[in-house]
Amino acid sequence: MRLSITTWNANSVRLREPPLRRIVAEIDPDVLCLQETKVEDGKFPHGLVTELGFEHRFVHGQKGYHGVAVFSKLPLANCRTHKWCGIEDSRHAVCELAGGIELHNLYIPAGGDVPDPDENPKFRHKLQMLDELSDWFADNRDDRRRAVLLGDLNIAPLETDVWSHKQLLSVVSHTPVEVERLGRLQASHGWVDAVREIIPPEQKLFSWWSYRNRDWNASDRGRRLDHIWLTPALAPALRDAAVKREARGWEQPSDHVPVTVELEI
DNA sequence: ATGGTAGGTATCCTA
Repeated sequence: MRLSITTWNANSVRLREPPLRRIVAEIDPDVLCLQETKVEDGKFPHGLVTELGFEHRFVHGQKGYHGVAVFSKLPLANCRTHKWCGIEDSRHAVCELAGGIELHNLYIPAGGDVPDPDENPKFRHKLQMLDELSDWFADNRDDRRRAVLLGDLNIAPLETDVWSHKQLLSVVSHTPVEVERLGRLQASHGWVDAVREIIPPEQKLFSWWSYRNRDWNASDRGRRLDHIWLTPALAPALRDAAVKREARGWEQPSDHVPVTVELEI
């Protein structure tokens, strides 16, 4: 069977009814994972999500900041959260999909402005969460595990994942120390970068454009911060991947656009 | 070198 999974940093789910409707109309994913829902669970817009055709869901939010959610047309099992760095942030939801596929929906800290863990606690937190995730996946490595790791990882690892490699080398999201730490996380379970399996690494590819740029499309100062990874046991199921660039120009846009993979399971 | 915009919460923090 065919299974499509989309990840999208919504930047406030309560303000994104128009783009959510368009994601369903134009992408129609079986599973839709959100980050930065920015709403506590008691105020989550469940009515809209039901109307959009997602009967099954798991939300893990908090007031004002962060928040992750999984919507699905297929049953979800064993949904749970993970706490990292000793902080009660809503940054990680885990669910099991049809056929025992494990889905990790992640929102890694942006990391503030100063790329120095000694000076900047937000950057320290970002690196620490990546390290703790790496240790967890290394300690629990299982070559039979069929899993998806996706979300806003807030790091653009490749030179072609940013509009200017040189100009972003000391900008948080593309510094060598973060790229190295993300590489460690990727190696911790042999994660395959599904999107770059389909779209060649030589090609520039972005999933985020700042709100601060006057004309996001013309200046095109983007970064690829949103990722979908597969374990080696699941990677052979990959059939397609796409980044919905035009969604950045829709009505009431998030600063991130949806990223989708198609699997044959 | 700087500031630009958006969102949430409550007058400033985060991205």
